Amino acid sequence: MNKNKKYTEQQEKLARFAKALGHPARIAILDFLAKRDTCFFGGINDELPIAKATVSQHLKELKNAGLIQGEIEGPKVKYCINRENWALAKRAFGEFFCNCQSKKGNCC
Amino acid sequence: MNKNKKYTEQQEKLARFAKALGHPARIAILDFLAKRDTCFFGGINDELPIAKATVSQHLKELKNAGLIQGEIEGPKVKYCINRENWALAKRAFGEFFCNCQSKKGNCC
DNA sequence: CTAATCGTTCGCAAATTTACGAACAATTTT
DNA sequence: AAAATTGTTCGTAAATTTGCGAACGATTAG
Repeated sequence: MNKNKKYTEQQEKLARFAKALGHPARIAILDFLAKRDTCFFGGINDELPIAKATVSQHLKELKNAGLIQGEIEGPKVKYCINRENWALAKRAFGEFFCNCQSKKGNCC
Repeated sequence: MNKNKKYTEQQEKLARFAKALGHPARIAILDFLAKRDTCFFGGINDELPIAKATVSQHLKELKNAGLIQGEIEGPKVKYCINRENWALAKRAFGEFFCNCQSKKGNCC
């Protein structure tokens, strides 16, 4: 093994975002939330073919990744996209995909 | 449970790409390959803090996701970005992140 | 106060992921 | 032909992920 090499912070960060996006249920949640300003848990749950306990777990992961945030409102919980981190993720993926060069120049 | 809802093909596709990007070693491999036209296994292995068996596994996953391709050349194996699928992934992420709307309009 | 609603957490099972060294096949060098 | 190089595959262990139902706490409705 080599192995004083390490991953960069940027690589770790992008991988964390990507991992959070690496399940169709979480993509579906984000697709859904991205189309509106907010949504209660129930509304999200109704969109998914999985048990509410599992939906709750996926929401927790998205929250840990910083891509969404939740707020208690009466007996319900209101979720929304975290637009600041959304922008960070968008930028990180954008830069990643634009680093691809070839003999003929940049792919972008 | 609901649950005649299903994930769309687009959601499944994006999740597959994201999952492939969901590990810093694979990001590092792609970062590295994206900067050159091709690279042998050994060159990639030298960049990573993990055993060659593990590097080989990560390369296999990236190949399965369609993001890279390998070609045997003498006793060595030459890897490169699969630029066609790279462009597809780039587009899929771009569209995903641009679907985010708010009261103030599109985030993009 | 009691019952119903809402969503999280717990506990568990099954599947997948990550990692490694050893063994291996294929090629090249000596 | 024998030895060295290259990278994959095998077998295994540990950790993580995904999924569910049941139980739970918090709030609201009756």
